[in-house]
Amino acid sequence: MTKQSPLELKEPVKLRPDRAAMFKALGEPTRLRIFEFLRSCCCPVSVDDSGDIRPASGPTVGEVCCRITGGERITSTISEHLKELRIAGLITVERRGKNMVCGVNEDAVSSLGKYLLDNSSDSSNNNCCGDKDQLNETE
Amino acid sequence: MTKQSPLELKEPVKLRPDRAAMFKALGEPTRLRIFEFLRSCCCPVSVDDSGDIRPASGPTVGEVCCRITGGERITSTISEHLKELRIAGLITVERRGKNMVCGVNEDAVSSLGKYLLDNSSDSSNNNCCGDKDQLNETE
DNA sequence: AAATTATTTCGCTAAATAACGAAATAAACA
DNA sequence: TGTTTATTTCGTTATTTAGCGAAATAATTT
Repeated sequence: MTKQSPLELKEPVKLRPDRAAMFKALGEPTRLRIFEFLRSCCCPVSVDDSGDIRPASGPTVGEVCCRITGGERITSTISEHLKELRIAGLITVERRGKNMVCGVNEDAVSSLGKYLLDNSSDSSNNNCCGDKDQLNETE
Repeated sequence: MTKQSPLELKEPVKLRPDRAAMFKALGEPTRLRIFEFLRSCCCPVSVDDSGDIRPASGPTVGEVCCRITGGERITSTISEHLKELRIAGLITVERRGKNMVCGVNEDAVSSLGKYLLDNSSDSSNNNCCGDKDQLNETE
């Protein structure tokens, strides 16, 4: 009934994307397949005047659907998976003419990769289970 | 009605853990907190005679609970989160006397990190959407 | 062996979510 | 302008899952 704001089609991408959301986005098999397809595919990246990163060319939503589902039709399921990956900050989806073109946000991906690698076997932060004095967190 | 096998308490850890499961395990805020706590905490690792990796010392399940929930009691929730992290292959949980001691599976974590870093900005695999023959739309 | 301590599994419920088709929206084209 | 093409949003349903308390299991202590 009530129309929703036509001004902003897309929900804002998390500027400080929380890692749980990124991991969660990758934690669903279909989304991971989409992500891997995008990585194998839409590699060239151009940097905008304003410094924004955008894919120079990448698959359209329709092409992603075709690859993932094997069918010809665009499905809302894939669209919604792309949305979750985009909101998490892992991919970009932007209009180019009639189509929406997908790309990988390489910065976000490599930052997530570094997070996993960085303090692997790093004992510096070893404030282990002894000091449980003040645990109250105010989030 | 049928009791389940008392012999093997634990479900087998995926030997070739699928990445979606690993990402999914990290994709829940509480589990990510647990994971980060374990990484900040139980760092020393020893390698077994048989080549198995095991934490030399790490927090017990009770200590993890204490840190994460702030309370004294061990909760089934944390236990189940630990189980999911363990099944995914990201952590180890093994009995030491009366306690279960947790550790990080550094190999799995760094392998996952490398997966994210490796073909970032790698255009070698560029079998892009062109070989689709029948995709109607090109710019 | 019974009691204690530490932890996991079970059963439940409520909330999240994946899949789907239909309707809405957006750009391009006739 | 209305129509077509491309995609997103909406509404629904079925499945999954996080959280919780109670019961079960396991090692230890008495």
